Amino acid sequence: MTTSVESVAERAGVSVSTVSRALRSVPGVSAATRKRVQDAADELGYSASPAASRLATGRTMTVGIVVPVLAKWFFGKVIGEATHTLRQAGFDVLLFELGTRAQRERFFSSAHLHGRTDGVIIMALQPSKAELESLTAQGQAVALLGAEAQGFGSVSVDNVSAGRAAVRHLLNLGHERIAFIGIRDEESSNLGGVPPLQRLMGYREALAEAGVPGDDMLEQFDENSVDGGAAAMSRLLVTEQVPTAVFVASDEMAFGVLKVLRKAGLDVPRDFSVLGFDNHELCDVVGLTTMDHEVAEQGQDVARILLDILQGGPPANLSRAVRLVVRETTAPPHVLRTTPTAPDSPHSAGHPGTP
Amino acid sequence: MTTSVESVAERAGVSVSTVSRALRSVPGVSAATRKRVQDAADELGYSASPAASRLATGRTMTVGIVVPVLAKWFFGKVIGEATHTLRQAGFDVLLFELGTRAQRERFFSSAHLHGRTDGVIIMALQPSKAELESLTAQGQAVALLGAEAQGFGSVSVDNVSAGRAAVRHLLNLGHERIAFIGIRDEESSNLGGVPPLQRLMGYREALAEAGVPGDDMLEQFDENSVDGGAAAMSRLLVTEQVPTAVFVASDEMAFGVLKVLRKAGLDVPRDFSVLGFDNHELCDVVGLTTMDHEVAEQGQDVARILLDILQGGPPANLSRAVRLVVRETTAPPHVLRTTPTAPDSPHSAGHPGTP
DNA sequence: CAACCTCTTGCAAGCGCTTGCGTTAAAGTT
DNA sequence: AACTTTAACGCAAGCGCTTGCAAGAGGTTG
Repeated sequence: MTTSVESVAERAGVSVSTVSRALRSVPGVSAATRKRVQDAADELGYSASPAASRLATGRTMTVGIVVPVLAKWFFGKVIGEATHTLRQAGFDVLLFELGTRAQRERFFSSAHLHGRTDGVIIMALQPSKAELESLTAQGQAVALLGAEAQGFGSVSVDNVSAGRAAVRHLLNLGHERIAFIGIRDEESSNLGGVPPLQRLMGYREALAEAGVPGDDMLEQFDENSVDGGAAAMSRLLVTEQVPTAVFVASDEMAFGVLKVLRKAGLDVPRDFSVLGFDNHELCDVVGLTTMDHEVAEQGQDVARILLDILQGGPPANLSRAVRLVVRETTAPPHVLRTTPTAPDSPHSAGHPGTP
Repeated sequence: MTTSVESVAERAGVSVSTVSRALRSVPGVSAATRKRVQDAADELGYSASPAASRLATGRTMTVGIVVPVLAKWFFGKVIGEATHTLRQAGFDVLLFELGTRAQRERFFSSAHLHGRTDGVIIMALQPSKAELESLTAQGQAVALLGAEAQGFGSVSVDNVSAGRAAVRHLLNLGHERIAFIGIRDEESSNLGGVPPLQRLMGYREALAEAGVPGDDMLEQFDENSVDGGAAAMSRLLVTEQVPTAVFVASDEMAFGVLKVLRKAGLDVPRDFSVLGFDNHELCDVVGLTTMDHEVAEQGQDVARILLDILQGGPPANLSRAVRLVVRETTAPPHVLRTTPTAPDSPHSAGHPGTP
């Protein structure tokens, strides 16, 4: 496989420069010669050395995708869609998983991308001003997913109103004691803007608008996983006044919530309503009502935005719609409304389903 | 960021060759000079151009990972583990998703990897002899996951005995009419060896050993997804004699099975037992009994095996253990055994839970 | 003290492609 | 028919690193 331009040139009876131009559809080669070169290349099974052309052109035709974690449906989905779009445009994709704080720091301080990628897609980790500068200093075009930054391409959703909409649905169903389970914002101190935090804002706004008093105990945070959701729900179960519904900032956590409720013997949605976020592939299996935010489309969007920037276009900022997907984990609160006939036992509202 | 070796050389007062050697810890440089060069490089924020060093050395320090699909828990998990191991060894990872037959053909016929990666990990698609040769012709080291091939590194599990073990568990519980739901082997005609097919073999062997007659209607195949599993289960529900248990070749499909059963009003595991395969992250949420096969470890294994090969070692072949994880979707068949007191209505065994 | 090592460093020739510029031939103008 | 345009192609200088080889500097040894 040591076929170089020269062998092709020789075989086609032209110079190496003509081969280079012919194979890359650069103007300045007659149709006849081009075909001759193309044929010669095919016969030799030639394909240009990427290292050499990168060195000569400075372009890598590669983009990096950076995610906090791979083994989650959301990221798998988004990466899949993005890579598909990128590959169609002729780009390869280099993958970076920044799971820990240490990995993240090393990545952003090391100029590792320099000369490896032309651009990079940063998913779901809110890069700081300094981190973004580090990227542009490395000559990277950058597009953000689930974050926004002045002068950078991005695609995201309006999490505040999405959160408000979600909670309004629960309010409309008649719930009054509504909890929130969110994603603990690990170590990041970037104020204003973490999506999960924005969802919390929406939650608070909706409650305030409805005149429902807030309660710190009803806001629980944990890591974004099944176990995290389960842990948070467990904490809610031991509050003085157990809520009748919860808005969970991610479906995975909501799955954990359902698990705990099931183990606690509570019936969903009779005793307790659960509303998730993401429209995870498996929502349908457990019947989870959730907020869909066009995950697949976001993946394509962010890839296209980056491609535009790489072609010299301005950095676009897209916002995707969020909509409620009703399934079977939400319903009007049971104890307060639908048992007016039975004599009310005191505090029964607090422990709706306990036998 | 146009700092080249030369600027570092100048600043450190040495030649470029010394810089090159010093920065890569190549012997032949005194400790003092090495430090001086290192400092100069740090001050300049220098990092070598990968394109140039690839061109000069021929090594890319990059490996490719090829998967049929990204948006599945299994692949996300395995890729995550593998990339982690690879990155620690200083390798970047290039991602390739070969979802369609067309993509696959293009990939294996185009020598696209040549000069881009030093080696490649092929996951879960059984590469043909020709496809493997195409890779080695491109100078790639290759390691397989979920497949085996003479002369290539690989990690897999004994799917035949795993399948047999799974079915034996159902037999031991007292089931006699046990179905199998497998992954449809799309278009691949590689005989001997697709893991899902091997699981079918195990299923048949277990039945045969137990003297239970086989039944073609009890073997259903569909695409590896929730919907695929649901469709297959739906087909089982309309057979003349509905089984009392099913062994499903993937957890995702099993989720679909559970969904259908739930919608059909059947109680799991009272009316129907379900046994999956993978130990998917979300098994715990729905209580799915399944076969665990150390997915995370497989990811690390395959990466390590590839790294060994890249260092000149022989291609290793690992096999991971499979074990039963009992949760709540398996139990002794209900209708046949546990209701001896009630008068048997004819054929009740066929439609265990129908109201 | 001369011959001989060993260690450190520099020189320069690549690695395989791209591209500005010059050259030549063909085509178009007056 | 002489001259200007235009298109097609080749030359050669990089792109930024690596590495075999030669050279110089001390240090040993006989």
